[in-house]
Amino acid sequence: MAISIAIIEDQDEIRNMLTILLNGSEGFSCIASYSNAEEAIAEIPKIKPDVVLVDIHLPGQSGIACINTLKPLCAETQFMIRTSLEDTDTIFEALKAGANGYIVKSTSPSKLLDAIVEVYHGGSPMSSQIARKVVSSFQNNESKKNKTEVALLSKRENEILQFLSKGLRYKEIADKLFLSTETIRTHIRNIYEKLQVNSRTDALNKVFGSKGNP
Amino acid sequence: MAISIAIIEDQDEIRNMLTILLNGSEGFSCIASYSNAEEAIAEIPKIKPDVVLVDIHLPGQSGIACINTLKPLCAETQFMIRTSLEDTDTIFEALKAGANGYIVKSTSPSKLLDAIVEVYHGGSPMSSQIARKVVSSFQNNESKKNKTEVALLSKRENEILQFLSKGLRYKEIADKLFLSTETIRTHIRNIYEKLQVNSRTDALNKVFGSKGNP
DNA sequence: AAAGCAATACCACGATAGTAGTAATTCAAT
DNA sequence: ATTGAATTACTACTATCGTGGTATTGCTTT
Repeated sequence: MAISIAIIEDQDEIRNMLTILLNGSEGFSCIASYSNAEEAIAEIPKIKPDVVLVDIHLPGQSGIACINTLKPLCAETQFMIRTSLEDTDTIFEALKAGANGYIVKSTSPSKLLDAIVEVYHGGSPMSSQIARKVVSSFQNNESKKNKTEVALLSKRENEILQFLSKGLRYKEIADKLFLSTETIRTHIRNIYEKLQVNSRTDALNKVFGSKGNP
Repeated sequence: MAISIAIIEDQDEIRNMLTILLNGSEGFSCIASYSNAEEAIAEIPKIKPDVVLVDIHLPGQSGIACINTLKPLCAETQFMIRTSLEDTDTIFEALKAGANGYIVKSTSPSKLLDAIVEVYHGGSPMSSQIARKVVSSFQNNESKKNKTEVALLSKRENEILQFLSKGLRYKEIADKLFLSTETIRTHIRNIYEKLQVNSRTDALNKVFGSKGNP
């Protein structure tokens, strides 16, 4: 089966060129094309193409906003951003919004087809520069276990902090660790003192980054 | 200035080959090589090479553990994993640990040099398959604002939830919103009911993902 | 017009959490 | 050998939270 593709692109010429390219290539089938995000949002959830090529700059709603809306509606569909230059921040935003990969517009037709196959098969084609941005962002999230703070705490204290983060009550923590509730109290008092806070939520926000507020 | 490189690789032959390749190529300089992680951990922080090539499978400590220790000590240094096959999970772990890119061992010398230049210049060379894993993981972190749950809550309730996540007391929230503490109480009771929880921490863990526990 | 929800507000009770002071034991470091 | 931190544990008091019941107002939706 050919890979079914939809195009969102405001410039008529380019849209037509892409359509012709795709339909003229074996294994590819362009099943729809739209000149704006609104139209695409209305139609794409019904036809669920395998891959959608999205121009990042669209007249009304941007390509990013468009993906943001569409991706939750068609989880199976792969969205590939088309961008003019290597605008890392914009591409990064698009990936956050749910895009699965991107290509620069100047990419040769054969490489474009390659990239479509790649996203279709579960890859995320991107330059190593963008990759670095993504990796860094994700490394930050992983290691936001504020090492300075955590280092202050003893083994036991860290252990208890873990349970605190799960929302357990003192009694429950005590039972898990076969300790007296009063001991847990003492540990938590010490934890709070070391972290310079005075509530569970403050402690968690201090050690693991804030949740709701970046 | 040539890019200074250190190698961590347990097989003598390969280590020597790499050293020769690097020193024989213009713009590259292999300034150190180690056959195990422990030795590398002791020395690399002192010499701070531009790039370190790390074999993922090492006799004692693994390459991943090694990067985990070293990366915080030399933030400027770029770590590049060398792996035999496209073992996505392992590579993924390595990236979490702080690696900046990877290459498969079968890569041709010229491409290896290219990749080194790429990491050195702030890229993260990786296949599109790995890129996808990284992107997905990071998309999860971004959108873990459990939309199903949040949608249940009214505007006011979400607002209050934000303050809850900051660790404010009922009284403090009330003051911020110019409402009675009792009103906050009521809202929070409703929030808890909608989320099917019965404590602040549980509510936060439900809506924003759990922090300390993946 | 009635039903329903969102938003506001109060009272009262019991549970949980946070604060303060104190102390014994153990283990590591000086 | 002594100091110091970690771990354990207790008592007592206060503050904050969680829960239940109830009520008014205003806006939608039927």
